[in-house]
Amino acid sequence: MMTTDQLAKVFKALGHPTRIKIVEHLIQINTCVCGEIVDIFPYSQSTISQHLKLLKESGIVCGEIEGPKTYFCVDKAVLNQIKTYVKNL
Amino acid sequence: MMTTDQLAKVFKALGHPTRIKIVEHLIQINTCVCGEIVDIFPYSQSTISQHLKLLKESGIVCGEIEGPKTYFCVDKAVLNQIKTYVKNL
DNA sequence: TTCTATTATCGTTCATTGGCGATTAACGAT
DNA sequence: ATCGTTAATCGCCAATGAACGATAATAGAA
Repeated sequence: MMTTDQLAKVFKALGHPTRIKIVEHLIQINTCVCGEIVDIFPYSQSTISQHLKLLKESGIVCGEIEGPKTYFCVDKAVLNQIKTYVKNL
Repeated sequence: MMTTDQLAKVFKALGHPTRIKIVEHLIQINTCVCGEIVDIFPYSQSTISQHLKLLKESGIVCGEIEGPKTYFCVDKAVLNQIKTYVKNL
C-alpha cells in the first residue's frame, strides 16, 4: 500500500499536461532518452530535464544512466499501485 | 474523453494529501458540508474552503448550496472518467 | 430586524513551480 | 588529451500554492 503522501506526490507529478504526455509516451515506447523527449515537446532541454526529475522523484518514472545518456521508463510497479488505488476509489 | 489539460487539473487537485483525504471521505459518506471536514482536519476553515474550491474547479467535486450550507460530493462521472483513463494507461 | 451559523473571499506571508539560458559533469570517440 | 554529445544543475524571474486571520455574504431563527 502506498501512503497518502506517496500518492499525492505521484498525482502532483501527473498534475501537469506535459508530464502526463511524457508518461504516456514512455508507456508507449517503453523506454527512451531525454533528448528524444526534448525533440517532441516545444520546451528547452533544461525544462524537460526538470520535468523528468520531478517524475523520477515521485516514483512513477525511473532512469538508468548508461554512458552519457539516461534511459527513462515508467515504473510498472508504481503504475500498478496507482491503478489499484484509483480503481478502488 | 477528457483532454490532457482536464486530466492534469484533476491530478493536480489530487496532488495534495489533504485533498486526497477529503475526496476519500466524500466518497465514503457520499455528501457532507464544509464544517464537517473542518472538524476532521487540523486546518482552519478558510484553508479547507480553499481546498474544496480547488477540488470543485478541477471537476472532481461538486457543491450544492442549500441555505447557509454547501453540500459537497464527488462527481461520479468525472471519477469514472479518471478511473477509465488510469486503467488504460 | 437582529442575531447566529455557515461558507466564501480578501489580503498577507512564505515556499514552490515552470520556464529559460548558461554552465557543469560524465562519458565515448578521435 | 581533447572534442562532441548528452543530461543535470544553477541562477534568475514571474506566477502560483498553501496556510492563516479577518472580513463579508447568505440565509434561517428569534
